[in-house]
Amino acid sequence: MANLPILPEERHRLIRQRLEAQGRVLAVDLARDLNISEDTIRRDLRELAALGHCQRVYGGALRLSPASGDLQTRQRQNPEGKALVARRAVGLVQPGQVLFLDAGSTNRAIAEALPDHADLTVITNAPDIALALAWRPGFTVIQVGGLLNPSVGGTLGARAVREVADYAADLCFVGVCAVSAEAGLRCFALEDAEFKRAVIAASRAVAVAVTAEKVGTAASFHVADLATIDHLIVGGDVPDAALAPLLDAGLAILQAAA
Amino acid sequence: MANLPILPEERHRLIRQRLEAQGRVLAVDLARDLNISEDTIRRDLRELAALGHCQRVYGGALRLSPASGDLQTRQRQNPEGKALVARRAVGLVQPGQVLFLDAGSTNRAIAEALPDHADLTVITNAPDIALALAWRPGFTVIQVGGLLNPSVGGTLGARAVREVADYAADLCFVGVCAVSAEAGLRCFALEDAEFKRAVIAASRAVAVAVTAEKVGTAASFHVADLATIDHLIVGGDVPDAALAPLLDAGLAILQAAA
DNA sequence: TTGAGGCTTGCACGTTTGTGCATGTTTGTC
DNA sequence: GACAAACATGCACAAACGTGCAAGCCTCAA
Repeated sequence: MANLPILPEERHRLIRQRLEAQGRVLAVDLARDLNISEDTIRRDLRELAALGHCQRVYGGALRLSPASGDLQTRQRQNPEGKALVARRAVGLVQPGQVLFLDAGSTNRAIAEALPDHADLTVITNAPDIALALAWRPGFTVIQVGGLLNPSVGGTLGARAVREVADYAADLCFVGVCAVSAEAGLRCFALEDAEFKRAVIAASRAVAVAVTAEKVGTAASFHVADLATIDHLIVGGDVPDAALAPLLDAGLAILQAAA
Repeated sequence: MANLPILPEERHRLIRQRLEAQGRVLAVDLARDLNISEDTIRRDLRELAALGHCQRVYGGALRLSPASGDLQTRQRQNPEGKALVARRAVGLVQPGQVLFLDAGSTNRAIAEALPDHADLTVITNAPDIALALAWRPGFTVIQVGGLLNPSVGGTLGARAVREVADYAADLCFVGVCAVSAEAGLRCFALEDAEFKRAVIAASRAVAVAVTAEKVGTAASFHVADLATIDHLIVGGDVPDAALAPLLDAGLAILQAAA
């Protein structure tokens, strides 16, 4: 299968795809997978870096972070943890499904972990998630319109809520700022909470993915009770003590590998 | 079976078919399969690329737009020229106005050139423009929802058109792929043209900003006549000969510094 | 019928581009 | 400080390329 000729330009696109999807590429891997010498790969990476498409590093290349304020800083916090949770979360996704992806850095990680060529339709209120998926093979992307909230990184408000009601998803991933057995799902802004409720109402199944630091904490605004959730995905580094009350509440929990 | 003559037009259609089906074509393969010299194939591919039907690459050609890389690529092309045009264009903007910014790399440059703290409301169908402005001081950003078109880099289609009709802008910047006195404003995709028309209809004034390479050229789909435009901003490097027919058409033209 | 003019095509030529290998250097790690 | 991996660079070769030119074909008018 290997020996069909691959055009240089195709190779560049493929490398950029992989960069976008995985955040990084290794020269050795690319050389092996594309059946081409490492020299050529290195030349490619140098070129792509010169064009501003990636950051060249020793051993391969990294995706450059998209510039967007607040969200960007959150994106930088604990990316490995988010990637682990994300990998566990995408296990819930079936080919051909319609998904809803709420704004947020963990959901961004989930978007990146979604498989190509799975004929997925992704509805999202987050422009960065929409952009990240738009060009990937096998994705149909629907952007929810409305007023863009800079600190949340997605559209919110009456218009966005109304638009969400027009859609119906098989599964939604709702980003939350805090989860606890006592207070349920919570977030930091009223409009954000309203929007998430609309998303939940428009979805057949509800999944929530959170990293360890959010478990057992609270925030100002109530989004939904735990009973609403079908799947809770948590980081592998959540202590059993923090998990116990959630298990007691009758929740099925998927825990990412530590 | 080979020796019946194939008309050039037939050949072009066949190449485009193959491009559509497989995403790419190799010059050698086409030459062998069509029993014709590689020279002729290369000429064909050059022609098709000039008409915007494919991207010519070393070794063959690729289908356009499977990657948003396209947008990113366009972003990298002639950024200085775009910045100059953009700086001239923002001179049209008054504090407190509601602007519409269409998707496109030149409009992205305009977004970046807009002044902070000017209490501007920007409506856009392009997630990247929305993200770029969202966190900046003095901006209210409204994202137009709908199906995200990866090659255009913005939402298009019936939903987007309907949403645009809900808004009213003081001024819109419409991105076009080609401008000429004979053919008016044109672009490469039908849905894109429809959307731009909706934007124009929802705006009190219409501005079009283009870099030099687009002046005097044509593209497949008609957007609007020149008479629709209130302001045309062009690069400083447009030759007078190319500008003359537009001036003859009675258009007021703002030319960026060379 | 004939010949001029336009168009397409294939060939020959020199040029450019992509690739792998060999070389010596830099970088990261133990 | 020692070692291997990753690297940049120069070189050679083949493939792909653009261009000019001439042959073949068609149309149209004389």
